[in-house]
Amino acid sequence: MLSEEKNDRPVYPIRTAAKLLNISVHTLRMYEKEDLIIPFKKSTSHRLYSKSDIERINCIRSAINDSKISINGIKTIYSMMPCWEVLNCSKEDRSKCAAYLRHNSPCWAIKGEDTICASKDCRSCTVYQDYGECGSIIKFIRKKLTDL
Amino acid sequence: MLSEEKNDRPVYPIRTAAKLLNISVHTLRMYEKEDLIIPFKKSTSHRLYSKSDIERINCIRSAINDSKISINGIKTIYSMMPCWEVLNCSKEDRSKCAAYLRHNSPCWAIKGEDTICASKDCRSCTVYQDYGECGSIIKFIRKKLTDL
DNA sequence: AAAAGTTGGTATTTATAAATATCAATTTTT
DNA sequence: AAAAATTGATATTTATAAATACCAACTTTT
Repeated sequence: MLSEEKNDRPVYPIRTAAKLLNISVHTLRMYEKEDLIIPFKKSTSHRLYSKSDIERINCIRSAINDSKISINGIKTIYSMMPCWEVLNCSKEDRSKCAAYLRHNSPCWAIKGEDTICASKDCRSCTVYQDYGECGSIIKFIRKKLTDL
Repeated sequence: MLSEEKNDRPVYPIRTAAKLLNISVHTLRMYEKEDLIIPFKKSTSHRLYSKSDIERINCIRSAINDSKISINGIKTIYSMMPCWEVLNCSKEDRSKCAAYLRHNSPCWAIKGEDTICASKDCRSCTVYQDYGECGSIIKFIRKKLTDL
């Protein structure tokens, strides 16, 4: 609990995060613009990154550099995550939700306006937090279908 | 029925297929080497393509050129197809099957040796035939989880 | 209030995925 | 048996995704 909290605490300013990841500041902003990550934002518009953020971005880097999956490929894979199952959306909610029928962007990029997600902070949502790792999404689907 | 049979009939030699798709012969071979497609092979090693093959390859081209998903991205998305659900594999079969735990290649590229797939011709398998289209996989998963 | 860092933007560079060209050997067709 | 097409393989080119560099305006820190 406590240690997880620590991992989620936004502590690194963008320059420090970039150094930890061995990439440029601009690349971090690009990932954000592409909806791969949601850094914490202070009262002003300055970004802060947590240990979990760094891990997540390392996964993204590995997908790009080792697995040779393009950014749009990663977005499409993210878009396959059945968020509605995790959040137990009602059939009504689903029918209203743009994220339910999407197939290009992660749910946090296109969440429906009338759904239970609308007012949520996606950064602290389990769908965003626990399924950023490459491979965790298919694991979720496999388990869900097997336990069926 | 009859018309579907016609669409599946391997009739175009590689040069004709390439012309229909407006790509080079070598690109077609590359897609095959990357396990995106399984063309029909005559007694010798010559390839033949069907109308369905052409459609499938058009989908792949659209994913690459329009959606900007890399070939490895497409392979990863194919690998997320729950083939074991379509084929109703037993728990025993699943536990033996490399395709069940994969996350890089489509099932037809790594089917398990001891499974019901082992001796099958993947080209004529519903998993290969019906889920080559971009977006059909997430549709399958969504439906399966919703009907749950 | 001066120094250090961040912002968003455009323009440029780099790395490499995707596609093409070329080849001799083999197969098919006529 | 000659002509046309396909095979696999390597080497090369092209297109573009991903990353970098640079900028003036703004924010934070000391």
